[in-house]
Amino acid sequence: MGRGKIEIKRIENPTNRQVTYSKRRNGIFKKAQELTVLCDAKVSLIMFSNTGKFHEFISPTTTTKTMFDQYQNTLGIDLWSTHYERMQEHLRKLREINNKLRRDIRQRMGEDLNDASFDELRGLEERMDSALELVRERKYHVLKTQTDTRRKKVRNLDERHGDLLLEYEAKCEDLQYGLVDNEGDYESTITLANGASNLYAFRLHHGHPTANGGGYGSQELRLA
Amino acid sequence: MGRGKIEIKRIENPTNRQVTYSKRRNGIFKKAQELTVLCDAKVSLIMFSNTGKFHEFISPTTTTKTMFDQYQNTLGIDLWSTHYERMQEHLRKLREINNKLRRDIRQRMGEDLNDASFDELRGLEERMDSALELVRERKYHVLKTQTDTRRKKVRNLDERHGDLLLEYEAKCEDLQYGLVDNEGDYESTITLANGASNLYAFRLHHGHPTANGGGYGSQELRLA
DNA sequence: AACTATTTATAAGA
DNA sequence: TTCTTATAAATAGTT
Repeated sequence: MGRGKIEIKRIENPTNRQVTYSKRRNGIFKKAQELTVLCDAKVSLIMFSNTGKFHEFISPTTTTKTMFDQYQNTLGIDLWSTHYERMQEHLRKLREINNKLRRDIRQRMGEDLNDASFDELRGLEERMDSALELVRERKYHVLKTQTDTRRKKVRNLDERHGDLLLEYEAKCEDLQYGLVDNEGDYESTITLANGASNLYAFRLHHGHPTANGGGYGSQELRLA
Repeated sequence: MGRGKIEIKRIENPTNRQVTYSKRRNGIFKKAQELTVLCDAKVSLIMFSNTGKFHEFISPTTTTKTMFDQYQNTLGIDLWSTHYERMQEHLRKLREINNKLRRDIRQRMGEDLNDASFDELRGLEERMDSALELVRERKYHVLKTQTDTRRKKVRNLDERHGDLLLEYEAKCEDLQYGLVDNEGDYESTITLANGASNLYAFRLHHGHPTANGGGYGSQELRLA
């Protein structure tokens, strides 16, 4: 149907082929549309050109998915069965493992023991006993580690506080007797002096004032 | 294209509709075939008539499944995603539960405790301890039940044997002195006599012969 | 299912 | 691409 009859074989000229594809594609889509309306049919038409371009027609009364579900029902096959079956099998196995794990846990919780024989119970008891021992060991280990760590931390803090206190007391005495050999700037001197008086306030608050007026001995610091 | 132009609307006459469906369906299939060859395209054409009859055309260079996979790739969608996603979600949850159960079990086996805090360990120890107590109780219960059952069985057997023995001994004595008041048939008398002698053989083998010749006292039967 | 008058699709050209 | 148009193909109504 055209200016000349054509043989039905691959059109070698790419442009020509593309034009023909476009025209005939529209033709088929129109026919599909007409069939849908005239005969109340459902049509799914999916096409890919040789250049990979995609076009589809689907009857307005249905969807592509519906058509495909019907297609599979009709042929009595499931194109995705392999996929599905694998998933189903996976699910089944997971459930099974799950149930075994649950039963194991329940037994280890002292439940679900009615079906267990004496020997099974004895084995379970043994296993739980040695496991309990492991947990206890671990607990004591953690406890010991924690205690050691805290002890060290406290000791370190204690020492650092002691050192700082001695240092500041030394500076305070120097300041009091005007003997400070300050090579820094004014700001830092102020800061140092403030730091010292802050420390003094702290001591007054927490410690015990000494009898010896402005002079501080290198006595031990006791935290409240 | 016909004797008269037709309006594109549903054909109400069912016969007419069916005929038109048949003719036009062939027309579309032919067009699809030609397009496939002329333009080197891939075509999937699925149709259901309003009576539910199924027909399909698929380009020989491909398969319906391939077409559908490509269709889904092209649209970047997965028509079965709902289905799949539900399964995937299910799988994911099962795996998660599974892992939690495994971890729980491992901890109850005394493994995998490195990340557990002291409090967690203490809780775990407590739970394991009380569970172990339950297992022990159950074990002792089973043991006691078994023992009781066996003891009862033995006692029953013992008693039944003693009764049987006494009974048979009485019959034997009656037979020996011709005092049996046998109202049954000959066979049963023979059987009784044989039974008695069998029992006697058994007693000779397992028990202790008495001094008193053919007469048996009502002494206790002791099993070997 | 076959026929055929007519409509429709489209090949080639613009 | 799209339009045009001569001609091939499809098909509606009929047999």
